Amino acid sequence: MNVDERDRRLSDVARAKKSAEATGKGERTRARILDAALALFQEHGYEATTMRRVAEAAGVSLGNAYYYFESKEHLIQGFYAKTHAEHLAACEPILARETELVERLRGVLHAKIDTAEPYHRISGILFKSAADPESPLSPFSAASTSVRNDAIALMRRVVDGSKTRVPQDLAERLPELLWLHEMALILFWLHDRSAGRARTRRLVDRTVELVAKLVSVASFPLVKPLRTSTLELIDEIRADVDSPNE
Amino acid sequence: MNVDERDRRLSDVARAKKSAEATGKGERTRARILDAALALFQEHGYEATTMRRVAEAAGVSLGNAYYYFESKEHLIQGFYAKTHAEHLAACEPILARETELVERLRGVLHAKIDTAEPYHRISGILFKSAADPESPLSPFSAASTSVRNDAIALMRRVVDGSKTRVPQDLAERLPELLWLHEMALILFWLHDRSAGRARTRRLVDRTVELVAKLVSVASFPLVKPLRTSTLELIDEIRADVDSPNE
DNA sequence: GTCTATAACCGGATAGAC
DNA sequence: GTCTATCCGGTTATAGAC
Repeated sequence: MNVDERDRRLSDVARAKKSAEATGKGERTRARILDAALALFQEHGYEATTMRRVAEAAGVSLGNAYYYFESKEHLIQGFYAKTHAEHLAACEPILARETELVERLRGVLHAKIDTAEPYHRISGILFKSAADPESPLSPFSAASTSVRNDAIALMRRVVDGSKTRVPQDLAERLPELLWLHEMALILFWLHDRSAGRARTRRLVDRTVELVAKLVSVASFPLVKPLRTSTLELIDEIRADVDSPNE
Repeated sequence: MNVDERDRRLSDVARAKKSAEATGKGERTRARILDAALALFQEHGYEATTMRRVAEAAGVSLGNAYYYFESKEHLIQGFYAKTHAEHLAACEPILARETELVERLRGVLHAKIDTAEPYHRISGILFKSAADPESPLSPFSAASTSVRNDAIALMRRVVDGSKTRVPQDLAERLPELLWLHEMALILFWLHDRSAGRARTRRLVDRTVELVAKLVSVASFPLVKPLRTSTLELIDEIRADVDSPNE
């Protein structure tokens, strides 16, 4: 498979969004397979769902399923788009209502927990590849750039739309930091078996508070050197994500 | 397979350490399989190494390999023990020599990068399961408790053996924090393709410096509330790791 | 009861005909 | 774009040897 073809098949958020109303024949078949897969994953889990079963449920042959999706893992890509879209929708009223940074961030993160709940079971698989630099599914990989940027863009809205005063140099990097914070929370959430994900929610509240305090402390002239080195650190990490081969 | 049997096979660091000088017949066979596997993983990568090939290289049948190792993944457990032992050995002179917290930490982390280098390629697999709560291979899982505790114990030596003054309540939790810091660095290292892992080394230097500054800032009475909530946060996370089912 | 081997099974992935 | 037939490799069942 060449690169163009792979690009066409992967990670196209816009395409995934309108899968329901797709018109072309191929598009429809593709959507049928994806929907069948997501439903089966949710019901029986990822491992227990076989490609043969997915194909059967979608009313296509096994080989045909592989014509549309490079591998079983690639079926998962559909999730990124789906869950992010749902999260985004849930965030709109919060972002419209709240004006303080803390409350905006808190609301957005709790909304994440709410909307991700139905996918808790299979999300482990999603992040399984987080550490694998080879995997196109890793949230840190080049293949996931668009999804990652969408998530960071949401955090930028959280910051930019708030009335809370944030030093400019920090405000620029804050969205990326908050995205990292969100990734860490998701990792915690994956392991969280408490009722209603109470533990993750508590952790969200505490860390959000901490973020707020750190942001306000960062304005003190006394901690200028600390702040500077922190910001340089972020630039370092960003450089790595953007061009991992140097 | 019952639980006892699984325990016998898994995660026994002491057993793995003396595999070289094992006496029993079974032990020797076990060691032969593990050594063959690790060598093949290093040479050809994890995916490309088949269980059939491992068995062949070890001079046993396929079924026999499965008698000793529950699954292909479980062969990886050998790594945790092996790499930690090597890291520990490399740390001894550093811990004997350095007295400042910063230098001790810096040395220990650079030693990690040095000793882990031969395993860079296959380490992705190791951490692939980090996010999977089901996987016994996850460094956060109950099955990895002993390995995790070994790593935290090393960080405790870093802290306790230093002359740097650290407030007591912080000193207690610092080892766990430093272990988390190490995990994050390893995640970065996995994606690092720079020559000599220069980027990870730079990141180590910068973050270590940051840690030092944060520790010293933490002593100021002005940031007492910030420190308190941070420490409570750590207790929260610790509770989750220790008893994930409540 | 400890160890070893052979023969299957199952499911992800691919080749190639239509 | 869709199918059938097949490969390949992780895993398991099971029978026997020490």
